[in-house]
Amino acid sequence: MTPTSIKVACSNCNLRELCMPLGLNERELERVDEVVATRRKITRGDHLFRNGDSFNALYAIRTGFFKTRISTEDGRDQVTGFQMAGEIIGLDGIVSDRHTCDAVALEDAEVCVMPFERIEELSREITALQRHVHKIMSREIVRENGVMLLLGSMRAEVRLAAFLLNLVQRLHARGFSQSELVLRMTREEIGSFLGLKLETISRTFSKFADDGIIEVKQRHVRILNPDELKLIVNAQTCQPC
Amino acid sequence: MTPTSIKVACSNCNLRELCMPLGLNERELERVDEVVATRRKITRGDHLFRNGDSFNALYAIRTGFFKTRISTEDGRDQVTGFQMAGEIIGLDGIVSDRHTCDAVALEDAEVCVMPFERIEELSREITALQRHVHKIMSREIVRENGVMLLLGSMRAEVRLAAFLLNLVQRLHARGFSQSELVLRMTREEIGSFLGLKLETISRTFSKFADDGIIEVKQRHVRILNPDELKLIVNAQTCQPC
DNA sequence: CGCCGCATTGACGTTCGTCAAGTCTAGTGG
DNA sequence: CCACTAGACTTGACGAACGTCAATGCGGCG
Repeated sequence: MTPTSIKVACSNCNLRELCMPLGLNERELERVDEVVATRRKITRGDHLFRNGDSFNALYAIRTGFFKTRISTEDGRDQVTGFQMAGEIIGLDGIVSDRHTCDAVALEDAEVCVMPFERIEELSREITALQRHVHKIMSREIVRENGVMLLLGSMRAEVRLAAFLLNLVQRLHARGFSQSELVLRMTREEIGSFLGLKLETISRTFSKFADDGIIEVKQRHVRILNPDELKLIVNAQTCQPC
Repeated sequence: MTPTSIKVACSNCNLRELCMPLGLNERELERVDEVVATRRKITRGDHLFRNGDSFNALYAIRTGFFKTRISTEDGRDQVTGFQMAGEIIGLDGIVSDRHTCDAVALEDAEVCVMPFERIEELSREITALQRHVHKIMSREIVRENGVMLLLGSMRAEVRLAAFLLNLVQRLHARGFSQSELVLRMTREEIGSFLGLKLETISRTFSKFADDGIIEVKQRHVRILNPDELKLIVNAQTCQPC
């Protein structure tokens, strides 16, 4: 066996703490490894699944970056989230055995395919796994609550500031810089997520740059003044007062 | 035993089909009855739970009508949903063992208290229940996806039309009229849910009434032309074209 | 080198929010 | 029974924020 063929298992995956329950014993960890049926590579621009596809599995992102979106027949669509390594994707499919949104890779990616039958089977035996699955779904519900708040009652600057802070925070949890990031998505995709047009995103980036809060060069963003960003998010009342 | 003291159990609850899994055998049904620890009455205006409360149980609504909302420290808040009989409330609390939103009764209500520990325990044994719990959480995720689409890319008329159609559809599933409904919430609450101000809700109601699509008398709404409402939702492109 | 997709910027229009005045309704108490 | 009140709702006038349209810039890739 050459080093390149080392078996990648949850038990030795560096994303373990992000996507697996803690506190499993040796034996349980081995069994959880069996949840991952296969791995699958997706090239940038390709779909992991589409609206209408039959639902079989959840996917844990090993590498890469995804967006999920829903589209209406009349061509409108809305990005519902951006997902990165260690996050779970596909929960929308459980209710009706069909996916109700599209998942598109924004860069070359690899996912662990976890057949949902197997997850259910094993989580009947391993309490910690059962609890973990529930928490992951609940977390997604809470996340979407937050997005609804953003979309429902915040101005463009607040939305973009919150978006940037959320991104760096998640990247930081994965060992990346707290102040520098490379956007994997276009202005249009950010806009779709935040309920704004791409021109508004562009203008707001420019305004933040003018104010010395960030530095923007295409998709490279450096956060110069994170406190100011947080201020925009929290004290979005009385900007002019 | 007088007729008034008949024990209310899931197995003979008329909401069974809305909130319980189908296809259980006699024995399983009896066990599921045990999930409901107690019932609890909430008077109009009172909280079922609040942001920060410790999470112990999910609640099945037996009667009444709720709103859930999240609030920020600076006083802003956003209604994240309206819940009616047969629906499950409290899923937000699972992830962190604390509730992250408020649930407020919009009319006198009664809920079945289902300790989450018991749900988890029993769903390890009864596969259908396990599946059901997963579906309920997934449904909530999909519902929120839909709300995000509404909030992110739709005009006021579309939002309100979609809201009304959703409400009557859910009421119809509970045996109420397809064309007539009584709103349990204020214009302000509708607005908060739809990311609009109460004046905009009021104006849009008036416009629909002028167009002969609905009849509005305070909180009583009669839908005269449901097809037109659906048209507004679906063909919201090219209204002026 | 030139093309193409993405991004920026400006001018203008639309939609919705804000502020304010006024109306309706249900509930309360004389 | 009616007057009074408080809260919810309606409506109008105006302005701000964001969308739309269009021109231009920039960078990567064949």
